[in-house]
Amino acid sequence: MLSMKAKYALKALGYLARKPDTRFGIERIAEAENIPYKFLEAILTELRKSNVIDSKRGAAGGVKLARAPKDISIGDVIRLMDGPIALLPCASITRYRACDDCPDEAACRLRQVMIDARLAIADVLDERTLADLASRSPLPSERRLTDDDLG
Amino acid sequence: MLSMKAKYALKALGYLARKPDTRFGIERIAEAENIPYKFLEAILTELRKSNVIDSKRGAAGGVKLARAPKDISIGDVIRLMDGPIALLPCASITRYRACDDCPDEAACRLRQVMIDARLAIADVLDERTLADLASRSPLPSERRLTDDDLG
DNA sequence: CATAATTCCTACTTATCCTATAGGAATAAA
DNA sequence: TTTATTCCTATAGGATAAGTAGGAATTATG
Ligand code: FES
Ligand code: FES
Repeated sequence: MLSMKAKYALKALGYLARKPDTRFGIERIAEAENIPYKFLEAILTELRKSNVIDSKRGAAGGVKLARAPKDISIGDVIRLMDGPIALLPCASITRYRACDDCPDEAACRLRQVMIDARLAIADVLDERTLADLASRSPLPSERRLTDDDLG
Repeated sequence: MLSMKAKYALKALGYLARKPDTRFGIERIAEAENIPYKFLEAILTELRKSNVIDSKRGAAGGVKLARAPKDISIGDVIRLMDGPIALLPCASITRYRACDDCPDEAACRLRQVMIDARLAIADVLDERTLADLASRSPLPSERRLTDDDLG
């Protein structure tokens, strides 16, 4: 399960993705997406430090995406908030760590299963981006490339 | 990430799956798989209560699988130990729960992505079983059906 | 310049979960 | 009766989750 932090981050970024060039105040986002204000503030600070959003202080300040929605993958947001997507450290590609308890990693069958699982889920999460979260209903113009390729 | 509990459970069950009809002492499993003894004991108690293993007390006691290895999926073990596999409660099939903060679930784009992710990962974890964890190296006789189908 | 709006920073809290560990009771085999 | 083993209850320290509070710094605007 994702943490609330990751979920709120995705919802807030999805909100921003609907008007990528407009700056929105945190309070407005919090209200629109039902996110506790102070909590969202902390989350957005983290996203700013990771260069996902760009913020501006003072009156008429606010936040907006630092890049185009389609260039921010859902997988990356989750990794920033919750850490690796893989189910075991030894199955993570972006943040691999050996398992203390497995003497022979190459022979570990559990690892193989978990690598397969991690590939399957990362396939989905790294292909989808904030652009996919932006619209309310799936419009033809918003379909992903792979769909267009078939036509 | 899986908890240590889930990981240990899978390793211990994988150990038992190598000789499904033999009873093994907990201490022996703990040593073989580098799992803290008392922790493993607690884990196995839970697995017994869920009818995954069958145990026997006293001298020459021990534990063994309650069913054939191929009838215990990895996904089920993870669900027992760590809860739902889905990344959001609203995307879980086995343990669905509505999201408090989303006013309109049907219009929620995040949910759609997470349902796709959950399908992708459950596809892997529910198809693989303890039988896949049983052997040290992938022998031809142990290949999964999908592989054989190609031949 | 004064004011209002807004993000930024530091610190704190409260509850829950994770990862175990300890000690002994119950059971069964030899 | 002894020994080996699981079963049960209780505990515990540390980390993480999910916020909350208060004020400092910055900026637009009149
Ligand atoms: S190497 Fe990670 S589970 Fe075996
Ligand atoms: S309904 Fe669950 S995230 Fe929107």
